[in-house]
Amino acid sequence: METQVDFPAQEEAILVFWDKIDAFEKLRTKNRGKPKWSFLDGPITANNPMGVHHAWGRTYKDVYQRFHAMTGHELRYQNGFDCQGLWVEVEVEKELDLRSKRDIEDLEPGNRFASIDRFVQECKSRVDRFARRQTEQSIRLGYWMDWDRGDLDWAKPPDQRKSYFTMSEDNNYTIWSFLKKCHERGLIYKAYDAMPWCGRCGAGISQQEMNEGYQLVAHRSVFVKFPLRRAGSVSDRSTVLAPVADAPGSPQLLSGLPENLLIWTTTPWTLTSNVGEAVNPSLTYLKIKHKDEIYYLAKGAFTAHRLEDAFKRKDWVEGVPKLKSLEQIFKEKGGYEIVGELPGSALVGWAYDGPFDESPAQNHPFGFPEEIAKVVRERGWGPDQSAKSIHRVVAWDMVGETEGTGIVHIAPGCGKEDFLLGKEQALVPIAPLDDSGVFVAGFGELTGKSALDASSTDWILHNLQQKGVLLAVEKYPHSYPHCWRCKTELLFRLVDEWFINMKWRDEIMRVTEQVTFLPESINGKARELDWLKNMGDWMISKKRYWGLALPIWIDEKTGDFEVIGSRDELKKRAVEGWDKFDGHSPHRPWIDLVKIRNPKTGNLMSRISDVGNPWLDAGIVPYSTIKYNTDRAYWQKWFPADFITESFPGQFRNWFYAILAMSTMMEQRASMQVLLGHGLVRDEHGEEMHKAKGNSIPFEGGANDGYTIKGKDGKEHHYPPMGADLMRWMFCRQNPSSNINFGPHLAEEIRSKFVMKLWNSYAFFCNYARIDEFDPASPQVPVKDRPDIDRWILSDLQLLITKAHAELSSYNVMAFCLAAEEYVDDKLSNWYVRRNRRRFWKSEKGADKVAAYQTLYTVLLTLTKLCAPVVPFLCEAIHLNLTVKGVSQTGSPLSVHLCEYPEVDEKLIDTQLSEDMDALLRLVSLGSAARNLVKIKVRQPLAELRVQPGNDAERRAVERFADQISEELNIKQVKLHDASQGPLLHIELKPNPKTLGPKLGPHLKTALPAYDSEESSRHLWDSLPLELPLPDGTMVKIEREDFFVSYKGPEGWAGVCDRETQVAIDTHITPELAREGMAREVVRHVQQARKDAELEMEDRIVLHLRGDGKLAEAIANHKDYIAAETLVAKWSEEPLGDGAYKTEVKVEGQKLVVELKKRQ
RNA sequence: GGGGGUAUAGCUCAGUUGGCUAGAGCGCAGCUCUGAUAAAGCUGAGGUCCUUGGUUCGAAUCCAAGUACCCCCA
Repeated sequence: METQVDFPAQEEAILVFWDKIDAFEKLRTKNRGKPKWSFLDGPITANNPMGVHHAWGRTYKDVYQRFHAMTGHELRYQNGFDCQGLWVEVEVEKELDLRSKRDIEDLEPGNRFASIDRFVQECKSRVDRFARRQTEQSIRLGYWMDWDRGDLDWAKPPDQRKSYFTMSEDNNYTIWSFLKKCHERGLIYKAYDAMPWCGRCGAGISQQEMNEGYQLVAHRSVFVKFPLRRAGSVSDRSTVLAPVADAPGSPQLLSGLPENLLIWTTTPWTLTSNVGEAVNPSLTYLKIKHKDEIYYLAKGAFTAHRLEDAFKRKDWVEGVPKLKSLEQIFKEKGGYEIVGELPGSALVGWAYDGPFDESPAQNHPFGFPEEIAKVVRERGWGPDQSAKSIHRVVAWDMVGETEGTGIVHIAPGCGKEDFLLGKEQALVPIAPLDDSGVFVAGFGELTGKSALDASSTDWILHNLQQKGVLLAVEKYPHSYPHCWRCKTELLFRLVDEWFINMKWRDEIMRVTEQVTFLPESINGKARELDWLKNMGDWMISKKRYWGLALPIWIDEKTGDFEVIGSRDELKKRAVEGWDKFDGHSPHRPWIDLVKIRNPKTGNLMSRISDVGNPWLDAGIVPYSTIKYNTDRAYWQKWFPADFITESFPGQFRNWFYAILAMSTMMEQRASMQVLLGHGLVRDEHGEEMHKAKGNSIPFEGGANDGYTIKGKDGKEHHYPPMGADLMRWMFCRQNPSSNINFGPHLAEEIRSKFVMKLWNSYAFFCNYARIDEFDPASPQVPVKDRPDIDRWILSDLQLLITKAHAELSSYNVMAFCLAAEEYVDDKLSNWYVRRNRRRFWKSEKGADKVAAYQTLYTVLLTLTKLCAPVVPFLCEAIHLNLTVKGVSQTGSPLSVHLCEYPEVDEKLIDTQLSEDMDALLRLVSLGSAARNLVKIKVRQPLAELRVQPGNDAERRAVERFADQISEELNIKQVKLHDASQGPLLHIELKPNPKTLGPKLGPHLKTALPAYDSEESSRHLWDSLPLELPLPDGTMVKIEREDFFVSYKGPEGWAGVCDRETQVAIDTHITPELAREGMAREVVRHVQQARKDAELEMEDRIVLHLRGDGKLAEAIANHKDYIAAETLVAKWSEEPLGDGAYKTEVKVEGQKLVVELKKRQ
């Protein structure tokens, strides 16, 4: 058995083996009808190939499924793919080189319907392509699911495949039934609102989505003056003289000087759509004179050190200078004079001139553009006035003075809060942008320009400058929302979108209480509840193409709408288009052909053109995938899921939220009992993995091909593949609550610490079992008759079995992995195998040897079963060899994955034995420390070791395991030291001048009690701390910290101590011991020569050794020992001549010639 | 702006109910062992347990404030 294995190749072979024996189907058959364990797979986005980061969650899914299969449960094994949504559209747009919605709708030139149809088909086929690719990758990971395989499966429609697809008809129609339930409770509504909007995608962005895309960027922000109007009139700018005198609380007017409100904004384009100004009535405002004009602004804002903290903690955009205070700005621009103070309430009602009052948009009654004005008129949101005529100051207690000027510019068509405030204060909205973020007609030269274009801002700044209202421009860094898909900056745009009113959040919170959130340290439940408490209504519409067709049909003439709950219902209601739609999936554009009639008016109703939010797709799967609408008994059986798991960042407001909310609406129950979250996969240095950064690892690279990543030095390094098992173990041993720093060095560490230890122990077993033709089916040596060390490793194995059940059934695979590592590394490999090598080497085949084989065999076989869920390939390979190929037939199942998970045998647990063995390990460690102290190597035998035990376990260990200690440390005799005869070791004290110096000063050498003899130093040590009088009468306190302590054995002994335990070794080397040491060295050289001669382990040899003096004596004295160790069949006094292996080495400085050949 | 979390060796992290000289792995240095041999073991150096204050016989641990970083929300 080789210790070098190509694990990835071995894994590939195992995959073939599984196929050959139909392992997965055998497992399903075996468990059919057993207690069910219901796992619900959160759908993976089928839009790109998997990376190693997907392997974390998918490993968990496989591990817990395999564990529950081995403990006798029936499972569904259904994988899911997330298919619909903007993320797919964006990739398809890239593939087809489409830049905008216009391009999409002109894909088939001049034919919008055919264009949308083709685009949607492209999206579907992209999903199919990557679903298939991810399926192959998952199989390579060892993930056992009921996969679609081969062209036959993939040619089926999504509804008939084995994996579920959120684009399936069933999934979409089940969402319809959810939306219908919402509608029946009156929760579906359409609203105009200023929504975050991506101009590139031409779509609104929901609250959840907006959270994904915040980035720190610098915008040009402006301070602009808004001249106050003369009383009651809408005046020409040149004639402005004074504020409105008749406004309530109006201040005394200064004569003659022009007066201005000073406002600040980071989005200059919104100034075009300004309608009002807001002040906080309870703040104090300053009246400032600057260059013969008057400015109003909040007192606090005037001196505020804006973003000073952010600047200090470098939460800043590079190249952006520190911000100036307003006071500083005024100073730099020519000085100022504070001429008055007034309360904010005094400003309310004042009228002003806006900077773009000349535009048609500002002068249109009820706001702008016409379709908005119409809605405003119909719903009574505002008066029959233009924005320009309304311009006035309103009160708003949200206005602060830590940023800006304390006077907030309000554009109800360009911001969420603005819109709400506008409605409250009857300010008519102006909506300046079309769905690409371009100014519509009515904005003069800006019409046709994009709001995001720097040139638009240039034009606006230039225009403000010319109008003389621009006080200052600065670069302003802030966290600003960007499109989560295409990274374009978002705008706020007044649009109508569809929402689910979430006023039933309390119901969801009650349902959430039923769920166990893991890992505990993340406080998942609290996070989820926090989101549920604070979330807004759920925006479910998106003005796009590829997605759920929202089942909302609207009567455009009256605004009446209906929500259709199923395909059948639609079929019954359809009055037009059904025949054309029939046979298509419920997607655009075909579903749009179906019309129904408004029962109230008789008008035709059309489906709104919007598609749905993709979290609806993923949120319904606890219903759609287990046949809620088609086979309720099946659903009853599998609902709710026992377990779900996903990466937690983001999911509290996405998938976790969607399944909780939708399940609450459907059944007032949680769709899962336990939810396990895990962190993110980072690179080795903790940085996020990005293709562009060159630090990401493709799945195939990690599994099979090897991969290249950029190191800290900026250079590319190539690394060998890890294989699936190693990756799986790395993920499983990781604490799920923190991110994993994943990469080659971690892989290497885990490989040598666990995978190779297990493999080498197994290889060791195989090599000897083969030579000895060990038969696992031979009669068992009763465990009680086996040596302590066998019973110990079996006892600890039981503890590991207990741990495995406890941890895996509570979804804590990390704890199991760490325990298994400790068992395999410290106990099995570094102690049991190492200590027992001789039992396997020795030539006679007594009961002791059989016991050793049987013990190691049991341990290895049990370990393969215990670890099989985590590292399925490695365990399969070992199991296969242990049960079938290598040794003999044992009646085990063909695959380790068809075995029962090991059950603990309480009879084998011996806790005192474990304690004693732990003590033994400690004592051996101290013994070698003592050797190390005097630099006598282990090869040199010594006469005696004495131990003064620190506890009962150590005492027992010495009594019980003296032979082990003796052998391990190569010391002839091990004895207990009786502490009542005085301590084994002498204490040796040295003063610490660093602490004693300051205390004793010049008396350092004279003031201390004696500590030169063994007794005196012991006495001093025991009396510390003590008060010591100095010659001048002052008292000083001497403590143990004032001395350096070392321990010394009696003359000719070397000792060390640890806590209460002391050991000492006799360092005297007699000539006889020296010869024995030399003999041992000779053995080592002969072994090396055997290996260099490429002999087999069991080959017997003819040996000739030649050396002088003491070396010759040593060889002669220990001839039998050397012969036994190196399998000498025949000694040769003469050189062996041609055909022998010859080498010359040095032993203790003396020349030794070694010649050997295989005995024929 | 609000809420939650974290801070321990060069790096990644343990540290139970407050209790003896604060630990592990990696890395580094030295030594060793070796028919499991591209494996393995031992030893060592390395610590202001973030800071300050409090509770206590005793604080890495509990409390308060501060600082820094992370996460969630606005």
